[in-house]
Amino acid sequence: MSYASFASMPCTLSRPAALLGERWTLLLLRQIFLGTRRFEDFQTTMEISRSVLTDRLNVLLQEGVLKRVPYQDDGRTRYEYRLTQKGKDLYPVLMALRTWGEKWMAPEEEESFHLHHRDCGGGVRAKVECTDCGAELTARDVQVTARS
Amino acid sequence: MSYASFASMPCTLSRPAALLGERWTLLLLRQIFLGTRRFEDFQTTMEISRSVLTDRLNVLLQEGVLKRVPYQDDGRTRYEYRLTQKGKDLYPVLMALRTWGEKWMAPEEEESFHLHHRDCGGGVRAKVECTDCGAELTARDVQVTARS
DNA sequence: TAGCTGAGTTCGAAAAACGAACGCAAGGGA
DNA sequence: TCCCTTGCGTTCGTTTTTCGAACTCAGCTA
Repeated sequence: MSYASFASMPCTLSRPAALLGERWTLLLLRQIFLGTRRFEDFQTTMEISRSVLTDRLNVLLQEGVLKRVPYQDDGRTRYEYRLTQKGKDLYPVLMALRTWGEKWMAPEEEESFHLHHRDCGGGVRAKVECTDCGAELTARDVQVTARS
Repeated sequence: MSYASFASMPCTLSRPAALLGERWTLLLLRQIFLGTRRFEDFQTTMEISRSVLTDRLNVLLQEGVLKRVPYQDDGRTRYEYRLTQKGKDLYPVLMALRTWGEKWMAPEEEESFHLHHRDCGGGVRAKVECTDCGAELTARDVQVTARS
């Protein structure tokens, strides 16, 4: 009656934080954004236990972050896991993590992959901005107002 | 020998994802960004068990996300938990979660707090952009290249 | 001296995660 | 036909985490 309550709180930050804050979920999303789609591939590349993998995939399905899409395997129909639009919209969350990781967790030039803008070849980074004036914002630029 | 290995992988996404992907950690950071600083306050407002709270705070201390800062309480010196610069730089991660939550998890106008730019009063949102041309990017605009 | 408070620590019970084995449906080869 | 393989789970006994109530401890305060 405590962790679960954050998942149903009327707060647009606590609900996503509770969902993605379950063990393995962020790492699973990373793997999905890197292109993994099938149960067996998640299991072998991540070394996650099969029962937990089943559970996490089901939660993401229920939440509408993933969907099951049929594919052909030697003539048989099987299903793979793909991002819905809701899932794809999590991209900024992953990129924010990576932007932070690049700044604070990269002892040297170690990255297992590079990201760049297809059109111009530039780098990729997450930022927070004002929807009105477009300024880049940090925590101190933002006023928090409790709601009645 | 599996979840922990992501925390030491040479990947600037998996390391932050493993760190913040532990249960309670994202919710704890949310609470910190909302202004909570003291053990007792975390414990009562979040209803987290005291032993897990101790553990999570210690991990964030070790990682340099939080620091202990002395304060006076009835003449005695106590310590509270505050964000370091590394911790403050997690703001975009939280804002990306919230931006997503606003779009996909808000049935009606329910938010427990409002955020706005101090200077102009505008809204706040996270986005991903190209460091060269400044274009806003989605997953499909970004090329992933494995490193040798 | 006794009580209170903030900040943990301890410990037995409950829940979650682990991992190896099992199930199962469909295709392929002998 | 029978058996093997594959992909995708499910089961189940063991280990790890989490829970939560009680305990500790230091330093005020009455």
